[in-house]
Amino acid sequence: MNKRARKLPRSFYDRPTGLVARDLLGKYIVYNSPKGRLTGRIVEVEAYIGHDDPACHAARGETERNRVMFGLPGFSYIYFIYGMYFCLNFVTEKKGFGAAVLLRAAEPCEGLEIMYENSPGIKKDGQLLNGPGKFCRAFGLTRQHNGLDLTGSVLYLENRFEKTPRIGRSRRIGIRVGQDKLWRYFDVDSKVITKR
DNA sequence: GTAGTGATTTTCT
DNA sequence: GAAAATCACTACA
Repeated sequence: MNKRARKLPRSFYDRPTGLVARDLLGKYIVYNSPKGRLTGRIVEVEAYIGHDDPACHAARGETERNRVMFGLPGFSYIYFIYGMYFCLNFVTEKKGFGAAVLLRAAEPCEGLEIMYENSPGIKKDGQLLNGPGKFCRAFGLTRQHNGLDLTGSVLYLENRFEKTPRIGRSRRIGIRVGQDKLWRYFDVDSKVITKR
């Protein structure tokens, strides 16, 4: 493992959600799955910010499903969508404030064999993690992984101190409300960004 | 190459 | 009962 790699501390997540989203680009997600170690370089995220954001699950108050978004920052929020897919988020900001960053795409780094095994039909590396639903499928993440502590040893993010990528921003994808916000951030030079 | 639509189930109204 | 932070497949240009 890279000696310079450092796990992101809870203070990283305990900041304004837009800043956290932008800073996540170029960082690495690490998941020590039952089958082996999986890692990917984050290249696309979206911010979902509580009461200001009609597209955010937390906008209409706390419910059973979005409970962890209102908890401490630095936890995982995984929800089930469209009857077949899961999406992974990182909870941000203080306890009581419902906000999170959705992980949309990453470049696969370690554990490629496991990702292919989890993703029937995928043939190219660039197609493994280029979408929130596909990312969770390749990593084998399900509702069981909702509410994990990202400062623990199972699922966490790493800073490998690479050069900050060129960052682009746009409207968010796949939502029907709140489209006026430019809260999607991505690495302009990456080839695995969600298609428009 | 783009556009349209079906799959499938949880969650909230 | 309708909508949902998606994806893959089909049709057509």
